[in-house]
Amino acid sequence: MSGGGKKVTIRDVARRAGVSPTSVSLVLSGKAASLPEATRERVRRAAQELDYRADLLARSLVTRRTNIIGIVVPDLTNPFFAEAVRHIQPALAERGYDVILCNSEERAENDLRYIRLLAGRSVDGLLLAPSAEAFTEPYSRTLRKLLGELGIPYLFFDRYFEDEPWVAVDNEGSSLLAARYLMEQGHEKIGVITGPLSLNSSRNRLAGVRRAYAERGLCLRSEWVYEGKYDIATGSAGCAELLGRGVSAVFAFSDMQAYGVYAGARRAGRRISADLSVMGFDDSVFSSVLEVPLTTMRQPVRQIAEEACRVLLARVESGETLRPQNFAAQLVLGKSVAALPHEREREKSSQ
Amino acid sequence: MSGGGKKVTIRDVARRAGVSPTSVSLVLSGKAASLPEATRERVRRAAQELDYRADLLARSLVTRRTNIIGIVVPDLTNPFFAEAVRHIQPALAERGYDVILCNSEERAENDLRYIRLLAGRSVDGLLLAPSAEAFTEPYSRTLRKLLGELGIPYLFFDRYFEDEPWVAVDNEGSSLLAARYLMEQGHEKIGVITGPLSLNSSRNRLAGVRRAYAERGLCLRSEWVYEGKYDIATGSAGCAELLGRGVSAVFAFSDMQAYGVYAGARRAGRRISADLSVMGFDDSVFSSVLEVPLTTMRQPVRQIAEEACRVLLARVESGETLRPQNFAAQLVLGKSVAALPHEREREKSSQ
DNA sequence: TTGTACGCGTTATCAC
DNA sequence: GTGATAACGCGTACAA
Repeated sequence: MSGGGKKVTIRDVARRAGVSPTSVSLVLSGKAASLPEATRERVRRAAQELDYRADLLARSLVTRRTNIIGIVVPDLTNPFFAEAVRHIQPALAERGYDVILCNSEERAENDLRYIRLLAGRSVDGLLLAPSAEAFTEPYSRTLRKLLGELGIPYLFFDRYFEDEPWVAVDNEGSSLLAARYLMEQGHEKIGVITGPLSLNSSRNRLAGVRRAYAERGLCLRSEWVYEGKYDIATGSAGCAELLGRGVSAVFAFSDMQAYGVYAGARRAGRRISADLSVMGFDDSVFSSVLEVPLTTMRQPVRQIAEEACRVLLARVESGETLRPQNFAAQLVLGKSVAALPHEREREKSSQ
Repeated sequence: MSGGGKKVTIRDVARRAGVSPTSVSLVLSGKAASLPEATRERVRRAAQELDYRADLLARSLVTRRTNIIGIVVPDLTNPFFAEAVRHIQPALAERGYDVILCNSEERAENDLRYIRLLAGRSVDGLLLAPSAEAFTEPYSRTLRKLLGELGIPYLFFDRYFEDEPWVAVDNEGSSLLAARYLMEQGHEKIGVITGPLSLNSSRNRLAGVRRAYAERGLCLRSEWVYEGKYDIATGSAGCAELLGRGVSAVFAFSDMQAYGVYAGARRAGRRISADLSVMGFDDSVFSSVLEVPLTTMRQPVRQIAEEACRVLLARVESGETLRPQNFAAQLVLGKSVAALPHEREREKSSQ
């Protein structure tokens, strides 16, 4: 009936089935290879009838495994992380793991606090996308020291230290593609709104842009680079700044920032595409509903999420460190990037 | 050093401090009122030096409390829920609770599965926003039966059964305000894109619209009501349908749907505001970056989240059922609602 | 203040 | 080989 019926223990089942608790344990965990089928069946029936469910706490206390993975993300309201968590959670559930989710709100103190807290809960593994702040001193050192001491398998995703295990998109390659595309459309003055440069996701994306410039024998001017924060606000701010520096296109390192660029451009009386081309990064769902759909680099969030789970669980379950696969982002054409006039003419005349 | 140093038990501390494990337990949990300060200090120092941390599993096993709250949301990529979780998590953390988060992906089977799973983990409480499907038979009955049997304190938020404890925005009142506003702008043919009508959030919002009509002696025609799903896709679909029925405005019951309306209107060659007024519900961050900022009803997500935590924890910790406070949404003026011409004239002539 | 039993599965040991 | 018995993990509650 109701009221959380008294818990059924393994001994109740044993009594009912007329065997010892030990046998019940073995049968129910599938390790009773040696027991006669008759016994196993009796145990299973008894367990079924009593609606027995093992107390996970008790089990964990002895096995020292909780089947819980702790996740720390910097900002749940960023669609990229929401989407990532959305894929990670079922991927882990499928393999018998639950998720304790923590949102650091981009504060390194929270990263540390939550990691300690998760460790206190004896999670089996950690999936980390720390705050940008956590990649600066002294947090960075503290974080790595802490992880070393805890002895809990961990994996960074999206944001990472080069020398620690991680899974993320191929940042440099992806932004190289993006920048090349902009240049193919005739843009040679491309403003860049980066994320925090403490993140090598940002640094690597920036490197990709530089490479694209280099390929054409050009150089990215430093006044065309604006360091933002992967959010809408810095997108707007960056846009305002870059517009004054004569860029014909803006490459925002996240779609959130690109949305900010839209707002900033409007405020400045510039039309997206016609007056200012915009490239994003992520392909969040909202990009397609904008009046001028955003041209952006789609991150294969689901693959990244699933790969992260795979790699982390390999470490958790067998201690092996898989070399994670690399993921390329894919160019999604919206209408926010226009070909520059003279480029169109060049194309025409070369036909 | 590194490598997850061997765990320090309460007995280690006791040995070090030269007292009994029991005393250590008492001191560290602050219940050692009677012990001499000297002893307490010794214990604390010993604990500090050994870096003792109680094993939460062992503690939970005996106290039967885990200090974990399970949350089930239907769609993490919906900004409303992402935002809600973002506020809930720290509110609970502040009071010593962690969160296991589950995302049902709008599938009732997952709701049930996750609730069982959370119960298996002996969570102290459940915060539920079930899938729309879960409010239909046979899921609905199963869900309530399950909750009754588990005996775990629970609280519904945003989506709820009238006769169960819940916290949510004042749906009817809020949509009444929204509809009134539209009518004040001269709209008397208002298309409505609802969420699933199995949710009384949707039904109540619809009731609010009907009341607004009634206040003017009018009646909401049934062909102006389109039942959607709180997502972008049904927003577009609903828009397409409603446009053919001569509405001058569309009231979408979520901003996501409103975004879909923007896309649908564009596809149909209608301009937002000029050709079609749009009202949303939620005030998601993206609404302000749209080329035509969305006029929408802002849900006080943070208050709702914090109130939900407060009410649930009251049930968890002292078994009392607080009567939750009511939350009104607030009209946020964008530019997506235009005054109808004849209305403007009326205003002019009445001056 | 402290000894001791307890919570509940699991694992190692031991007898049939 | 088949199954029972006992100890264990670790913090807490209650009696002493």
